[in-house]
Amino acid sequence: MTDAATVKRGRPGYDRRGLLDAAISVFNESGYDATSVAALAARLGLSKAALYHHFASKEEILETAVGEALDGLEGALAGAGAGAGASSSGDRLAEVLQGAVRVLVENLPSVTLLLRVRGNSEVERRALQRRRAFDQEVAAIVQAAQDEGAIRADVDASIATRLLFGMVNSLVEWYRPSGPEGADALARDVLTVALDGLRTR
Amino acid sequence: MTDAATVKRGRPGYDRRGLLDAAISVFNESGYDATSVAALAARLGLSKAALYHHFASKEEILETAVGEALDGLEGALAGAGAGAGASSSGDRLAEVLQGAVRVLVENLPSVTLLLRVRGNSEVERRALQRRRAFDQEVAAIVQAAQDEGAIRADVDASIATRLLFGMVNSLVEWYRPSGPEGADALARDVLTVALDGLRTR
DNA sequence: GTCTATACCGCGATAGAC
DNA sequence: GTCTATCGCGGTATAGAC
Repeated sequence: MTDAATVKRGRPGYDRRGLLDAAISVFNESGYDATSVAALAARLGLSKAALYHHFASKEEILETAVGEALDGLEGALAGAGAGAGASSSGDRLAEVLQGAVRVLVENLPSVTLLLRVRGNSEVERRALQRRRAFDQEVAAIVQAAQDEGAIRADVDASIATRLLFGMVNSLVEWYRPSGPEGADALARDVLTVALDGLRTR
Repeated sequence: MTDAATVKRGRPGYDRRGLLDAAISVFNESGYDATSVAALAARLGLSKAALYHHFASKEEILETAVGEALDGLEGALAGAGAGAGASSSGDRLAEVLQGAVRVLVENLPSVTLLLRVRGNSEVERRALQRRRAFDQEVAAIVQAAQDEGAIRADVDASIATRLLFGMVNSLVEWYRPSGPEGADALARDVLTVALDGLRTR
């Protein structure tokens, strides 16, 4: 109900957005399960009750965060190949990889949280299901790229997809936007290693 | 104190080894933090008190498990290039990657647990430190392989190392020894993608 | 070596004042 | 919108019988 002009009205303090970002950070530092609501509130400088004023439950925070991350990844998939008309599957795959790296860098906290979800609750299982659907769509693109001859056929398409996204997803373990490597250079490195390999020729 | 001949003496029930393996499985299913000792005991079919007869604490179970995993990985690193005399760094890197895949497949449960540790306790922080030391040794090999000209130099050595092990480590998220792909074929696929890339030429 | 029973604590969540 | 106080539960770990 609040539009973009209605910001920071009333007393200082967290709004839902700021609270969410802060909570995601804390969850990523210590793990969602290991972070108690009391510890979260203490880190945010308010009481548990104040937190519960903004979110109905600890799990609602998780659900909101991983939902954002999934929206971003699915958007990258939908956007790949949409601009250049009828592009090849090989080109689409490169665009998906590049888009995934971009989304991951731009939404590093929420994607990190998403990738650590293991299915311990209904909310987590729904998130895993969306991830699986995403993976399957990418695997179909890899398969099509193999059929085109753009991608080597001596590695199974679903294994290749998993190795590719294993590499991409591992970025959350170490990449920090504040570091020396920008998002573009990072995406270039990932595409280079994934598509051309590390070996010299 | 018990030698290899002293097995299954006394009444049936778990020994430390069987208990450890079972506990690692449960931790991997639901997450270490989210797994209560009561749930663990129930899954194992004994009481909490009986569990505490074998291990002093929940954390001692974790410490034992991740210690095994680290021993394996460090062994693979020490073994790479040790057999064939003075091998090149490029060959050593391939051996390390292959050895890491082998250790990961052979000790999938404990390595999975290790890779999910986030540093929430002294035990976890020590494990992370050993992982970092391992990574640094591998990065040195990658750097040496670059200096030799065996590995492309237009990707930073530490970034290349992280991408490589991001791919290798992601195996724990999906690889199951019972599946169609054997460990050798898996190692070949990883080396193929990492060193030669997915693109056809 | 396993059991039942329990100590003690911190968990997620809520009530109600301000 | 934030607070203090509290509820009921389940957490890790222990005591002591068998």
